[in-house]
Amino acid sequence: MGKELFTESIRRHVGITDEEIDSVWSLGIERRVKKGQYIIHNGTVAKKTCFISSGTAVGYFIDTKGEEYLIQFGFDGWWISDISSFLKGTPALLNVQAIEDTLVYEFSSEAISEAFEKAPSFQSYFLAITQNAFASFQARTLNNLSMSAEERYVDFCNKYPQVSQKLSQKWIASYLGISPESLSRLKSKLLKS
Amino acid sequence: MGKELFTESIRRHVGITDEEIDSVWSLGIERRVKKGQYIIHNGTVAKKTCFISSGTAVGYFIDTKGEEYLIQFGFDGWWISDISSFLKGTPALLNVQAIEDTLVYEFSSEAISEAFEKAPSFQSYFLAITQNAFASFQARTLNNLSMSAEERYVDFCNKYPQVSQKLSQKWIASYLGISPESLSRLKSKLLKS
DNA sequence: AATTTGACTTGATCCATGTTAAGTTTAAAG
DNA sequence: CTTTAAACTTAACATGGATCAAGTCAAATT
Repeated sequence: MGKELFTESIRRHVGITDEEIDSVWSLGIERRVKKGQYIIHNGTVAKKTCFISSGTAVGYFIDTKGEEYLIQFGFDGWWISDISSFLKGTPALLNVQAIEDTLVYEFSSEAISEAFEKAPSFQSYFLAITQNAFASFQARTLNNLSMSAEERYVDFCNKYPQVSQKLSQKWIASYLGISPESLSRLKSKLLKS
Repeated sequence: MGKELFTESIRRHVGITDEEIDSVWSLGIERRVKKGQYIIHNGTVAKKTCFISSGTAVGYFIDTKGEEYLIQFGFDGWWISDISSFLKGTPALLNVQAIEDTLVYEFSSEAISEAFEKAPSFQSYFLAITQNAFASFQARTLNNLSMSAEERYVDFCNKYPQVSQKLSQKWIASYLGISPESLSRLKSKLLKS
């Protein structure tokens, strides 16, 4: 069950009663997603935002040349969606895909609104995690502007030490904005020095 | 007075009564900032988030070499701060500076909390604008990863047509992640074609 | 065990953008 | 009005990282 993790994630940010947790939790729909399956498909409207109970998912963009760009990833206890699509009802730019067997709890925008009404502190929680997500994208933008590929890689490894195990080098390179070949060279250079 | 703009900005996202607007508005502190003055200084804690009533401000990072990187900018009706610092109470990474005479309304975190209590729909508004800010940083990350400098510049001009007048080329180049010289070259190339 | 497939490495070459530096235009300040 | 400084342009040269192409290695499939 993912409810403990869900509760813990909320209580890390706000005070909330067990009853409120129950009423919010009951609005989510459990879905088991096999490795390789899509959670959100680009071009369709993202009708759900997902709480990841276990597993790993990536959210990436594909350009006209078929090149893939990793925008976000998520593990146990993170939320994942295409937020622009979810909020505005526009077609998703991102594919969100499980890269291992993953258990998610899906919340529609109606479910989220209802949760906000039933448990106002859930809205405070939602604001807090959105602010965190905003801050981390801002930090990523800052890194992209001010750091070399090597510095970004070192920073990435420090920030997400567990990630190197779960994500392939292709995805990490894509997240950093470099080619897999460059990442490979860069790693061997770092090992030598 | 900036109250009309403030009201309009909120009502674009949520329903709110005049009384609620009044109670929120009264929590803000008016401050006139002259061109060149700082709104937030890097290294100090950002104690305020600011609603810009008129004028223009930039938020930028300075690296160890003294190089400046434009992270965000704001005009009439936008909010600006160093969000990470404001939320976590850590020293600000950004300088926020007026680049023309600017009128802002400052809200401390206590003021924001009080506003959320007095006017719950103000919290919904705050969530909505934070989600928008998140989405636009995500889009910027996507552009940085997938587009050439020239494509990013064209996209920037389309997205913020009024900006080229207000921001110097140095700031625009910095925002796009290229040198001012490259932007100059790129512009003359675009004019020819 | 043999084969296919995907992930990673390594080398050669190329190009977009950075860097340095000089010159020009514009705007601010005395 | 003059001076100074900042913003912008242009050119020559340097370089980080991309691209193209082979090759290695390990895991999955038959």
